[in-house]
Amino acid sequence: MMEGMSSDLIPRLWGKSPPGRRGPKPALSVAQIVEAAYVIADEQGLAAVSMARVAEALGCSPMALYRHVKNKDELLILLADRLCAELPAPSRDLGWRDGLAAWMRAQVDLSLSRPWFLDLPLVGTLPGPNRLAWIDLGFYYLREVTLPPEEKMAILGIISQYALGEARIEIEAARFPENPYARFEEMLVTYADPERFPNLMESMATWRPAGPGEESDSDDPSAFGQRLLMAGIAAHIERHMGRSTPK
Amino acid sequence: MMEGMSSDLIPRLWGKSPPGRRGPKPALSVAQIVEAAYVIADEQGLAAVSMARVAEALGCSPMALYRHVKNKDELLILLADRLCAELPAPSRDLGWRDGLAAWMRAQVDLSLSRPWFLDLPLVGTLPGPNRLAWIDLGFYYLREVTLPPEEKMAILGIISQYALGEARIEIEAARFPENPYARFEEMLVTYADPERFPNLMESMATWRPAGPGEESDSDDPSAFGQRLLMAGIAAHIERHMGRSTPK
DNA sequence: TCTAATAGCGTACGTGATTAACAGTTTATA
DNA sequence: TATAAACTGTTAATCACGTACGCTATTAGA
Repeated sequence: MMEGMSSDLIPRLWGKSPPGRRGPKPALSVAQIVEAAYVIADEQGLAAVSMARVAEALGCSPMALYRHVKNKDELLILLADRLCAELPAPSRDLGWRDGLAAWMRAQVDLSLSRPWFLDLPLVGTLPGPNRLAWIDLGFYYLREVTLPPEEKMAILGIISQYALGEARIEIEAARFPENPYARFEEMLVTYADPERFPNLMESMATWRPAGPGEESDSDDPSAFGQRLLMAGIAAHIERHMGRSTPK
Repeated sequence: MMEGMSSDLIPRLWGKSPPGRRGPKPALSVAQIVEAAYVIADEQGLAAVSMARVAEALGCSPMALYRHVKNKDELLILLADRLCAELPAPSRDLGWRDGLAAWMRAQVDLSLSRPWFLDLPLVGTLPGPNRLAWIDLGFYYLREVTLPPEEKMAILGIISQYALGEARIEIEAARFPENPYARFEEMLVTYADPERFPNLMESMATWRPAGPGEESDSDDPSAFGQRLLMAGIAAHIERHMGRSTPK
């Protein structure tokens, strides 16, 4: 009866459960539960992850899960960290710039292959071991950069945040194989009063859609945003390091 | 019977509903429904927004709502756009840099004052009139910047994305008035095997928490990330414009 | 006047999360 | 060794929610 106040989420995240002395041996474990939830989410989406279905997959009653997990929200947090274990580590033979770019891209790719990642409560949560390992990799790429750790952390946070947004955009873009701007512009001309959005309209008026054979000036919107971000980071780093960074 | 395929979401977003000729006069309107949902969300959080409660607030039966809104998801989309109407327009007497900074900050502030904004399906959705007006304001600040509209749009998208992330971080930070790194570091030393996160650990080891009276080098993490982002944007803009931008 | 389209309602079903009481199992301790 | 405490899983029940279906009343055009 010494527990009670908050939750034992953090120990559970780290797989450390106080080895209960008495009682029957658990037939279930947190890891099994999370794994079952992971499989369901992967096959049928996050909406299909219900306590009942996870229990069914494990061959136990729904309520059994509550012996190992406080509630569904906590299960989702554990699931989020479990998912971070799937992040493929890029090559370590990269400078901080290429390294971080690859680090970011891996997060985008994970979100693309498992779109339910984006629906998970990622932020506002202490990272678990898997996400922490991923952060550690980010620190690896920044190892020769002399910045205080909280600034490094902030940089990694911004990159991750950007990666999530980028993934959302790419998913949406994939749902409309035609030029996404076409749908946007169509809506504009159909419904929007030009006088209500003068600045937007004027800018759009000067817009020339890229012809079929030609590449747009800003080739890939993904690369565009990424360059933008990296340029800002690079400027900050170089300003603080005083000299150019090694390759 | 000529409708059917997808949904009439877009007309509803713009308040254009085909003025039905026959039948009784509607006692409800989409705007009323959205407004009721808005009030509920504001007072009791997004989780309290259920069809039943919205109907109760309007004094009608839950099923009546379905005559005006396809389902709850669509109601949330409409709600998201309704919320964008609350964005306070910053001063127009700002150059693109300060203007965009204020434009970003307003989004952060809105998210802080109405945290349920962050739980709404914002992205992956066509913007409605209110969000579009907000985007139009962004284009206003960029009016003297010569970039193709899709690049301007990408820049605004990145800024918005960053604002959401920033708001999430600030909300989380507010929940733990002590230094957020304290909690983080405590978890690290308690549970994390140092050999598993060598890069993180080493960087942390050199970390000196800011003393009580002194300001950290990177004063405000919010300002830090914002400077980072703006620097990247500025670099891109100045590179493309060939000369410095007017004040 | 008649008719077809429309607005709102009542009922009912399926699903999901979670509480409460309970029964079986193992281990620490008396 | 016996007993009690702690622990695991189950069964039953509750409550809230989204929404499909069918009905009735209303109104404008034919």
